[in-house]
Amino acid sequence: MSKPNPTSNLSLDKQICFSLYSASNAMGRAYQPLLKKLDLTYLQYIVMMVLWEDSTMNVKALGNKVHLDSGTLTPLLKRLEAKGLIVRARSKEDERVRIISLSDAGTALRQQAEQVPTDMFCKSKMDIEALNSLKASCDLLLKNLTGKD
Amino acid sequence: MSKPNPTSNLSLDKQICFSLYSASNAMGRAYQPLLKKLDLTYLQYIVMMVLWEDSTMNVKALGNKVHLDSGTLTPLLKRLEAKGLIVRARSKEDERVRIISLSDAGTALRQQAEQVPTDMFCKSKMDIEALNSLKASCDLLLKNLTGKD
DNA sequence: CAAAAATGAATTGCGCGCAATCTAATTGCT
DNA sequence: AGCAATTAGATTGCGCGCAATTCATTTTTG
Repeated sequence: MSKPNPTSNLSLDKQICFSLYSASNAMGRAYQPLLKKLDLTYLQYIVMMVLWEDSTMNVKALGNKVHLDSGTLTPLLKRLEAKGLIVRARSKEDERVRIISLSDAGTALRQQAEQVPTDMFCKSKMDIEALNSLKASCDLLLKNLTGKD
Repeated sequence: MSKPNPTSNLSLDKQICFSLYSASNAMGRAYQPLLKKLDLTYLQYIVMMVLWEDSTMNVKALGNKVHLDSGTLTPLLKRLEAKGLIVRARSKEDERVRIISLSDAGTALRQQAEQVPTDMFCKSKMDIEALNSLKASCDLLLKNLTGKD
């Protein structure tokens, strides 16, 4: 009897969370060759997408959008600034607030990024219905785990 | 016209991958208080689960199971060894191979972990059908992105 | 059988994620 | 006004992930 109890909760391939985790890692790896041309990491690309939608934003608002805090964002934003893609200004009204905005180079980069979602869609080899269903499940899980949307 | 083109591919909330990424991050955060009692990180818990199923395994085989390479696993296994949960031996037949096996403490820890999946299931507030469907989609995506299962 | 190729693991370096702590500025309270 | 509480962001420290490289040990091959 060297086999473990098959009815145990602790079976790796029964773990939804492990599938989620592995898929998320694989997704990040799949993005990398596409983003290499833009010299962006996946998270940097996410942040740039937020700014392409809304070109001026403080760190708090950005953090709410991407579900991350200043511990992650501050160094990342410094790197984006070092690349010349964004500007990190201070608010005049409230000196605590950092106002992040796109530089011209950051705005221009958007064009080069247009193809990335399409390429990733092809890589996934899944149809839109399945992907939308996956997205809805992830959004629900996120909401349930964090208590906010 | 300061609003960006609404039909653009580059809209954050349309990105399936971002939902996956955020859900995976949130999942890791949700595990943490449960795993703190066991003094394990999420990945350490995953590796221990693999070993609870199959108590002796080399690094390569372990890496295939968890979809990670030695760059991630070697330092992690050293930490598990430092905690006294595993033993990192060398194969006699092939001196290159590291044979990872559970220590008594590592084996014993399994009991304390039995409740973790149940607790996470409760935290997810989702029903089993939805979670199984999410898992199936993640497994398919992983397979399609990596070319192996 | 020696040189070359392949293999398993370790190492290096960088960028996250995230908890915890810190600093500085603003707001609330009396 | 003056002090406490709150808030925004920065900092610190640790553990991943992962590409790239290195090292040592087989295995293959000319």
